[in-house]
Amino acid sequence: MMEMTIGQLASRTDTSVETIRYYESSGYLPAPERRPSGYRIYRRETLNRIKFIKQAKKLGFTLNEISDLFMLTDDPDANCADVNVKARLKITEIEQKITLLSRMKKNLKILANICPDDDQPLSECSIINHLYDVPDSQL
Amino acid sequence: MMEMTIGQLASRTDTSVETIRYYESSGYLPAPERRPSGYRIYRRETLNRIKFIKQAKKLGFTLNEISDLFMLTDDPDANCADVNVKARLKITEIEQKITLLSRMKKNLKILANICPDDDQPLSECSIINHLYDVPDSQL
DNA sequence: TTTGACCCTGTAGTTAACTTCAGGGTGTAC
DNA sequence: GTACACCCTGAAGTTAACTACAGGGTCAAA
Repeated sequence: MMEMTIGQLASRTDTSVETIRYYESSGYLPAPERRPSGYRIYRRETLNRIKFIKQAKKLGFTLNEISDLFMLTDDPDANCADVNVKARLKITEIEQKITLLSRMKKNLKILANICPDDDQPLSECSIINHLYDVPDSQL
Repeated sequence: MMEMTIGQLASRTDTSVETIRYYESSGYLPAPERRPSGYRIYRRETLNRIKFIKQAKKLGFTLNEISDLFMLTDDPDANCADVNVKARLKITEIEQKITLLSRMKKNLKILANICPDDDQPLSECSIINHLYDVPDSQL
């Protein structure tokens, strides 16, 4: 399938037609080509882009931040030094997220291990506060 | 500092007094003790909890999801088997987030390495599409 | 050639997560 | 004892990110 209608794109990315039009009108997706009838035509490129947006949103990035990521490659006036700096900043940010997620995972594992897989009431587990052991460092 | 007013708690967690009251009224924080005057009194426990909420939000969890995490340890009627199952589900979810973040990081590193730290215009870098190389797997 | 699924624009409504405001009480430093 | 920073409640307003119309055009199959 080389070209897609907005409905096909929506079902293949598990979004809605309205959301795709919203992304376009808000500048998060480029305006696509149109058929003579006015119907939008999309290619695989846009499909990948929407999948990326969905994933990044689940990782806590806002649409504006995601758009900044796209601008790294989209803007023909950008220069390489600029892209280099922004990419490295984003890498640092991602590393901090990974650190926090790893810590949450570690704490949840402690919780799951302490709390045996039986019908014992939680009050006898003495695990309160294991979950949110947060050092003073902030993200 | 053993006990804190809401203002002290707000500045130590880098949130606003209004946000803390909002969390309480929406059930994301337990109702604290009060002084005879009606002033709220908080202890370190709440400070940690708010820091955890802030971090988890940056990682893409909603307040409702965060609340589910707290309920793992808060609910005295929960049983261990239940906590065990929920904790393991959350661990899987976190592992998926880490995988996606690692992939984004990898792609950004490719971008930063291909794009040298000089004034070359981006159009000569031929890096378009490196960033959003998204396999078919969904989160 | 008509029918039903799909597309268009524009506008209004919704939800989560705050933020601001109005109107008033508290606490402590001078 | 009075300023002034801080606290209280309740309600209304805001922002991001959708979501749902209304009113109308398109397209492919029967």
